Amino acid sequence: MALTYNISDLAKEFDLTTRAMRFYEDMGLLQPERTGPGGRSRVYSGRDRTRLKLTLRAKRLGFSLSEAKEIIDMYDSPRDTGAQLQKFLLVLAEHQKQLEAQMTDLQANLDELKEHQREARALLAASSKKPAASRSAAKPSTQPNGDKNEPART
Amino acid sequence: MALTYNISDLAKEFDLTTRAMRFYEDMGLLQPERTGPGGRSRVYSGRDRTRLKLTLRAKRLGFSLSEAKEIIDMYDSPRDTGAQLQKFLLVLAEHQKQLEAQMTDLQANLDELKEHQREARALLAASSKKPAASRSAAKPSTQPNGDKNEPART
DNA sequence: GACATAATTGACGTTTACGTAAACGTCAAC
DNA sequence: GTTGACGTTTACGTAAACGTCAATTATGTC
Repeated sequence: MALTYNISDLAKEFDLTTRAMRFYEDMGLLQPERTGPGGRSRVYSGRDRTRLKLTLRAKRLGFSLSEAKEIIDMYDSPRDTGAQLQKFLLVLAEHQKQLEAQMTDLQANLDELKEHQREARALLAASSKKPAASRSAAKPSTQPNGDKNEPART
Repeated sequence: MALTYNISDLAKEFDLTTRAMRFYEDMGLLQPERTGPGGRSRVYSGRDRTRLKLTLRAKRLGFSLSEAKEIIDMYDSPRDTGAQLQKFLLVLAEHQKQLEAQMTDLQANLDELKEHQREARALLAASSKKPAASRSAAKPSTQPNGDKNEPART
């Protein structure tokens, strides 16, 4: 008796439908045992819960379900020989590169966001000083960033 | 003549098909002008290129195309009144929360990855000292992390 | 001027990740 | 003993994001 859940427990906890959970099962992401008469109802283990959690996190990061499955499967696959460990490390390195690239994208996104924030705050502060002159003088391109990133003209 | 591109220029640069680019246009993400006889061929501006670049970055972060469009549209929409600026800042704050949550997910993912790396390296180092004993003694659960994150038993 | 190359416009096909409806079993409560 | 509330299977539906194919239309080039 090692701490189990039924389908709606997990569905509620992670805010998804039972349909979704059965779908994940069809994909091989979850492997609940069966219980009751005729083994009809599903019983999820702590391992299932962990895999579900990892799956949802991967989804939030933009991975597909099959990508998530690959990764998660490898994470809890047996690795008892040296060769398996070697390969495991290789794949980990790959995945790491992926994640770090994503980190770069995210950081760039956040940086731009903060830049826009600064600009907007500055404009607001300025316009609150002379609230009347909101639409008159030649402010060349109010647009904070119409188009950066253009390659140098050849 | 402000630095333009044709469809295959951009398709090559960003490694996507012309079909994809036309699809993005149908969605309103890109608005190339037309040229040639009958205005058949598309001419993309630097602004289009920038929007495309932002779109693809958003995709890599798991956003849908319509989400990307919303964000990008708001980024280069006019914000010349105080009210518009206020709302802009609100939406920016929302988006910021989103990105920071994602950052948390990403960091968690990277942390776990590095933990697995450490484990695997340690196991490799150990097994390389006595290479013969790779599959024998009772190592109880080689699995480095069968199941963490379980709530405490009640 | 014949032929390859590239672009355009439909239009239908495909994959992913579920939603939704139908039809039935089960168990506790009333 | 029936009425919900929950669970199951089967099966068809759907939105997103293109892929693919066919049928033109220019454009270049030998």
